[in-house]
Formats: sequence, C-alpha cells, structure tokens
Amino acid sequence: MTTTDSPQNGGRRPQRADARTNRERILTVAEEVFGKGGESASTEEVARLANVGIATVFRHFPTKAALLEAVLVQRFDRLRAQAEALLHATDSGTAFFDFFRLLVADATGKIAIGEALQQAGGNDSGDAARASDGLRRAVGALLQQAQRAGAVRDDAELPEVYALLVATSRASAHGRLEEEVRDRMLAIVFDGLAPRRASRRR
Amino acid sequence: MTTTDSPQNGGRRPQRADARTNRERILTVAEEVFGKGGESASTEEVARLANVGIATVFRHFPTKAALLEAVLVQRFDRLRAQAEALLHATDSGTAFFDFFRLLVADATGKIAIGEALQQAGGNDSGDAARASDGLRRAVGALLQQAQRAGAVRDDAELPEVYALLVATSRASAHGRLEEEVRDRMLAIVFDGLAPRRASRRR
DNA sequence: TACTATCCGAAGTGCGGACTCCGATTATAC
DNA sequence: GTATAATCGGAGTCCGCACTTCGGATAGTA
Repeated sequence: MTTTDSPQNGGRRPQRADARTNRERILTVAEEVFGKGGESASTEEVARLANVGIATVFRHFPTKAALLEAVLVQRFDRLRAQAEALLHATDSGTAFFDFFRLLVADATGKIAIGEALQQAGGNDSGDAARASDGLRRAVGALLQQAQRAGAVRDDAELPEVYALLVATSRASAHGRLEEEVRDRMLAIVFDGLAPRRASRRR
Repeated sequence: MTTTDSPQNGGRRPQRADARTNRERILTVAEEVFGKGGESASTEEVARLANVGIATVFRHFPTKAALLEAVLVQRFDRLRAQAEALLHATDSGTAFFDFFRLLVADATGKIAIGEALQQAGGNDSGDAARASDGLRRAVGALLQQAQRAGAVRDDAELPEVYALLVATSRASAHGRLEEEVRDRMLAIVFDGLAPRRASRRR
C-alpha cells in the first residue's frame, strides 16, 4: 500500500523494457480516462485505451485505488514543480496569480483531479495526501511572497485561499464553463484578494 | 421520464394514505442519504432508513435516477422560494449576500446537492434542469437588485456569479471546511463582488 | 540459436447493487 | 364485516466491474 510500484526486484534481472513502457503508457492513459470520467471510470477502459490486457494493469497497480493514487501523485508533483518554478522565475507579485490561473485552466475537464484535490486534502493518509501536502505548501510559499510584495492582502491566510483555489478548480473541471466566464470568475476572486484600500466592507 | 411521480390514477380509487406518506418519507430520507454519501449511495440504504422494502422505493420512483431527480427538484424549489422571499423581505443591498451565505451554509455536507447544481446546470433536460433554471433566475433577480442598490459591482454578470456560487457551495459541501475558514473564503469573494473604487486591478 | 525468468492477455470468479416477481397485507367502499 | 383493489416487502434475477488464474509469448543472456 505504501509504494505504488510494480514488483520489487530484490532478486535478479533488472526490469524488462516492455514492462516499463507499458507502465508509463497505462499511467498516461489513466490520467486521461479518470480526468474525463471521474473516479468511477472503469479499469477495463484504461486497459483498452492503453492497448493492454486488464491483467497488465493490475500487475503494475495492485488495485484500482492504487492506480488512481499514482495518477494523482504524478499530477500533484507536476503542479508543485510548476509552482516552485514560478516562485523564482517571475515577478514576485504576479507569480501567485499566474499559478492560480494556471492551475484552474489546467483542471478544465479533469473531473477526478478536482475531486482529489479536496479529498486528498482531507483524511487520506497515503502517497497522494503527501503529494497534496507538498502542493499546498508550495502554494503557501507563493502566497507569502505575493503578500510581501504587496500584491495580496495581508489578512488572507492559506486555508481560505487554498479553499478558493480548489473551489474554482472544481468548477472549471466539472461544469461546462466557458473560458470567458471562467476568466471573469477569476477576476472577481483576484479583486477580492487584492490589498484593501482605505475602508473595509463587511 | 417526464413526471417523476407514482402511478397515474386515471382509473378509479384516489391514492391510499399510506402510499402517500411512504413516498414523502422516502423522499426525505433520500435527501439525507444522497446528501451524505453522494449519488453513489445505494437505494437499499434509502429503503432501510425509511423502514420500507426496496420494492416500495422503486414503485414510487421507477429508477434510481428518478429518485435522485425528485430530491433535487424538491431542494431547488425550496431554495428558489427562499431566494424569492429574500428578494422582497430584506434590504435590497444585502439580500443577495444573505442568500449567497445561506446557500453555501445550507450545502455543508450535502455532497449530491453541490454536484447536482452543476450537472443540472449543464446538459440534463429533465425536471431537475427546469428547477435548476428557476433557481438560477431567482439568483439573477437578487443580483440585479443588489446592483441597482449599489451593493454589487455593475460589471459582474450572472454566469460568473453563479459559477462562484456553485464553486463555493461545492467546496463547502464536499471538503472538511471549518466554518471559520468558510466565512473568510466568502469574505474574499464578497470583497471581489463589491463595487470597484477609483482604480482597477488587472 | 537456445534457454529461462519475466511478462502478457483472454477467460474466468465473486460481489455489490439496480431492478422485478409474487404471495401476503392492508386501506377503503359498501 | 366483507369484498377488492391498491400497496407492501423479501427473495430473487441480472449485470457491471474489480480482481485472479494460467497457458502462451517474449526480452535478455550466452
């Protein structure tokens, strides 16, 4: 349950090339299938689209949950890497907003991802939760940087900001949300995150 | 598929009293069960908690989807009524925000409701979609009233506002979101919806 | 090329859950 | 109270899908 990998080879031969490429192909296809159909998509579908027998999928990932978790870990790690890259590469004031936009746009149509963002943030205690935590921390760093740069209000804290990130991602992932509407929705949220001027509402 | 009702009695006797109360009890229990477990909750669970045989559930609602739809229609209609009540009863500037808060608070823990808000807004062409439309229109009225009262920025339109409503509802429904965090999340969104002052960001 | 550990896929197995059948049990009209 | 049509509920049926089994194929080594 801990490491979602294929058979450990403590023994002899390294690992056959076809096995490795099959594993990668399955993972790629699974990300798409679960993205489109949510976590209720069937394992058979994954196997079919990967041109692989159903048994091969279960050999590499002992359980459907393990496969789903592997997909999520891959995705969370990729997003975290992007967040950390933005942390250093761009204007410290806009990096946060850039990543916010990137994440929401990336989630478009990926049902399982949005769902997982939330669930993994919750009780789950596996690798996915760990990867999710890493992403959350990276977002926290971006947020602090933006606050120091004066681009985001000081009284906004990570929990509510992350909740907004997840909420808008899910909206973008699940619903039929046109790009234009999505952008206007984000514009409102970004305005809400901007530093308060003079007076304060509510 | 059109009317989610029990047998039409074009024939003779009206409808037995026990049948009617059973139907109502099933509907009530179903709202709770689907709220807690999402749409993947089983029909058997509903029957058991309603102290009713499984066949009775299927007699009143020919299909699991029909049962779910009936639950949603009931919920949408109730929310629409609340929205319309607020439209007249309270300060025209705050009615919109009051309803926003009410809807999000009401969604807490009701998984299926949040999911349905979105799906019903999408392709579905049944009664649920009709009820969802009614709710959406009521929200539109609240929004316009608030804009006329100067409480909400003029350039915010229904699609993105409704998307935000759905997004925050789902966040509240699905995740382990503490009440305090939820309120701060809403405060940010409300600030974003407030009329712009002087300059404009992004 | 021959040998073998590794890997593969098609055909199962088992289970959970949506939906149905039918004899027993009412509620209502007279 | 009795007749009877409406309703009920538990025991099935059927199907989709996660997961297994095992004989056949294949990559890697000498």
